[in-house]
Amino acid sequence: MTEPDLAFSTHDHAHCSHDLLARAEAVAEAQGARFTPVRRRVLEILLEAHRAMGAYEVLDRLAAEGYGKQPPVAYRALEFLVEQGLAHRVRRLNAFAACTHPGEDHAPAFLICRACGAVAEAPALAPRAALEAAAAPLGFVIERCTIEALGLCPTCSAAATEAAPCT
Amino acid sequence: MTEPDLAFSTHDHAHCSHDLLARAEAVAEAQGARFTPVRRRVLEILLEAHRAMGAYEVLDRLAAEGYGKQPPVAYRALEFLVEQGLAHRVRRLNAFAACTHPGEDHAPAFLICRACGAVAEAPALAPRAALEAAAAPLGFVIERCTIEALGLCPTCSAAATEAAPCT
DNA sequence: TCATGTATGTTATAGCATAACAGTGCAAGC
DNA sequence: GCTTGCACTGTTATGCTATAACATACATGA
Repeated sequence: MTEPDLAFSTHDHAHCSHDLLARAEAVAEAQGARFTPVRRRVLEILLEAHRAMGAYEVLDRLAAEGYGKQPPVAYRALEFLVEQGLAHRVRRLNAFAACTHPGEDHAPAFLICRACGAVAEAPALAPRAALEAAAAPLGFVIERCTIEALGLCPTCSAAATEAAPCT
Repeated sequence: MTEPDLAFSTHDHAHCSHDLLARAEAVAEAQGARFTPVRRRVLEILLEAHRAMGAYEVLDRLAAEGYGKQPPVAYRALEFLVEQGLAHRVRRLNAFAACTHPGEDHAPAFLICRACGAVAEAPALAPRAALEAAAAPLGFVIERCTIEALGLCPTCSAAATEAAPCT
C-alpha cells in the first residue's frame, strides 16, 4: 500500500472493480480456495457498492438473485472472503467491505467517515508496530488486530468547515 | 499510563476496585456528571468482574438487585460511563470493561486474550500517532479510534508453549 | 460406484442494540 | 409554596447482528 487510497478520490470505478475481481480470483486460486458463484457474487456486490455493507444487506441482494435467503449464506461467504484477505470486517459498523488492496497489507486500518459513511483503508504497518511495542512489555503476543478510526473524510470535512466557518 | 497494566498480573483486587471507584466518583463530579445509584452500581459490577462483560450480563445483575430489567437501563448506564471515560467498549467482544486508568489516556488500546478472555489496556498514544500520520496524507481527520489486539496473554501463552513445546 | 469432504441451503434461536413513550424526582425561578 | 423544566429511570416493542444444528447437493478420488 504505497499510494493514497482511492476511496476518498474519484476514480474509474468500473475498472477498479473489474481489476480487483480478477486479482481476487488469482489470489483465491493461488491459495487453493474455491471461488464459487455465491462467494464471487458477494465480492462483486461489495465491490459494486464500494462501501461497507451489513451482512443482511448483502443477503437481501443474494436472495433477490435466487441464492439462499438465510443469514448463514451471507455470513459464510463473507467469512470466506475475509479469510482470503479479499474483504474486511469493519467492526465499528458491524459491516463488511471489499478489500481494495488484495495481496498486500492484509490487516489495514480503516478510516470511517461519520458523516457520509465512506470507509477507506490506510496503511497500518506503523500503528501495528507501535501497538506491538506497547504489548511486548506486558508479555502479550498479538495475533490479529483491529485498528479503526472514526472522523471526517476530506469531502465532509470541507463541507463542515464551509457550513460553519467560524467555529 | 506509565506502568504495565495490572490485568495480566496478580494484585490486590479489592483495593484496586475501591480505589478506582473513588477515582471514578471524583472524575464524574469534576465533570458535573451525576453519579447515580444505577450508574455507580454498573461501574461496581464491571470492577468486581474485572473483565469485559456484555450489556445483558450487566443487566441481569441489575435486575437481580431490583433495578430495571430492560436493556436500555444497562445500555444507558454503560454509555454514561464510557462518555465519562470510566469504562470502555470493547468492540471485538461486543462488551464493556471498567477503565483501569480513569483520568489518564482515554483512548487506550485493548489486548484481548483469545484463550482466557482477559482484557488489558495498553498505552495507545504511539499507535494513535502512527495512525494519524497514516491518515493525514489522505486528508482524513480522526476524531476517535478503536485499537484492539487479539492474541495470547502471558499466562495462556506460557500454557500453550508447555502443552505443545515443539510446535 | 461409493466414500469423503466441501459447499449450499434451511430452520430455529441466541445475542446485541435502540426507538418511543411513561413516570419520577429534583432544582431553579416565579 | 408552586410550577415549570429537565435529567434520570423504567417500560414496551422492535430491529439488527450472528450462529448452532441439521439437511441437501455436488465434486473428487479411491
